[in-house]
Amino acid sequence: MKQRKLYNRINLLRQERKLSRKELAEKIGVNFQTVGYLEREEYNPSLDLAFRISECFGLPIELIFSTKPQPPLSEELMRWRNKEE
Amino acid sequence: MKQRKLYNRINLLRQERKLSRKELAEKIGVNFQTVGYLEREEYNPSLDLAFRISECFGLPIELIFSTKPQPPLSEELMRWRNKEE
DNA sequence: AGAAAATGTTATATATATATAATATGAAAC
DNA sequence: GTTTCATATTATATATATATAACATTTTCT
Repeated sequence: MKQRKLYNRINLLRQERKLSRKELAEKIGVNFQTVGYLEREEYNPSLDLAFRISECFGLPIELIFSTKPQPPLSEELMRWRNKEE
Repeated sequence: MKQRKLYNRINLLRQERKLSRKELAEKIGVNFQTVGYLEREEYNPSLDLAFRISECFGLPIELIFSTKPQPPLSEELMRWRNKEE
């Protein structure tokens, strides 16, 4: 199966939480270079790794990863605020 | 990284929708034997494949896959019904 | 009963993710 | 200025997911 390229917000979320790649890597149990590969979207994580990242940030997988390029979180927030008028 | 074993409801969801493995396999673009491996939980899907399955069933990844053994869907339903008393 | 379809299972080859090492660059600290 | 830390990047080895084939077993249909 040809894997589609997936997009993610790992870099953004990591910075929000003021973590270095090394620190994040330790929390999710991978090599710190692997975090680099993921942030640069050079390859996709396994589902297990996606779950670890999701657990680490306390956010659902769909908020972190997506099949389409991700809009800025601020935009997404505004969409929700407008929804409940 | 040692991958954790993940659990899923693919078999249940596929049967609800009355699909054969072959039919489901075609919809998500993998070999039909791969569906077998996934249903038997012999290995985890890639994140991309998890997204395809999620899209195919119209359900979030977290409802289909989990890091802990999955309770019957009926139980999960009752938990939600009780929540809104 | 027999044919056809679905499933279970094993084996092997290929594709992709992950670990590790090595090196380069840039920023911050002092 | 040089030391330290974070990041970027490349290369290679290993682990894991996926494709494919082959065959056995079960279920369904007639």
